[in-house]
Amino acid sequence: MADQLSKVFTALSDPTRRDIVARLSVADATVNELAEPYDVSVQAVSKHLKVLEDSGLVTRTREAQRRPVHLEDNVFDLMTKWIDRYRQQAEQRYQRLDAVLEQMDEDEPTSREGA
Amino acid sequence: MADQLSKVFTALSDPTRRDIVARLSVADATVNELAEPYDVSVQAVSKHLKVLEDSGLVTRTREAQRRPVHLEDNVFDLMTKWIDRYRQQAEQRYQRLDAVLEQMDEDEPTSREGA
DNA sequence: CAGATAGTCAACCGTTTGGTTGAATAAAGT
DNA sequence: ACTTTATTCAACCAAACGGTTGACTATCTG
Repeated sequence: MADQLSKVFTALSDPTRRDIVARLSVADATVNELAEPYDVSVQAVSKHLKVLEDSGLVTRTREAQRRPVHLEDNVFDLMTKWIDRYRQQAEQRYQRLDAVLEQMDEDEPTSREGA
Repeated sequence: MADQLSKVFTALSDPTRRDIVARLSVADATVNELAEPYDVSVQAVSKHLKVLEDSGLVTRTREAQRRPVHLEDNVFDLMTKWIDRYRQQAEQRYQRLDAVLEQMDEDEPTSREGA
């Protein structure tokens, strides 16, 4: 339903899911391995992984009964592109504003203001 | 309640809020101005802005009856730092894996395998 | 003072979310 | 064949979300 960018941001809005991503950046892992440190059921973690999978952040393959989860680091680009775009735009705006203020100082210094 | 990183990702998980951020990257704006293009009530937009404000992405000042909304571009760093950290870790892992596979090729080329 | 303008607060509502437990499925091991 | 291991599906629940409408507050203007 929602666009991928929304899904990725939603996926990372949960601390448990961010921690899962952090751990997957070190090594692939199974659902049970991932669930172990948390104080929630394996089913809950399975749901978290579904959210991460739907967002494209992780993929799951089959390996006997196990289903190793793998981090797809390329999806990060989607976010950084969006972020950088508007950060740059905002930064440029402030630079222009600074330039305007400097220009005003040069044109009309307070020390020479008529009074 | 939640940490700032969670709040920022939550804030950007909504398309309307992302669009608001995009527009604020061009210029500051009031609540009514921001609400105009959307097909929802001003109150709904006011709520969106509260979410953005709680996340630290925007600030509001007072100017007569108006309450101009301003984008705080520095909060983007929080996200990019998090993202880059795990992206780099993941990339490094794949590079190591590639190195291991190359090494295996050198040590034991398939063409020389005993059969 | 009486509007008009700009914005928030409060109560409500349907849907989504993150969790639970219990049953089902899939593949291995014995 | 039966059991264990790994994982998902289904139904349920309380809390949060995104929206609504109506009332309230604050500021400027006639």
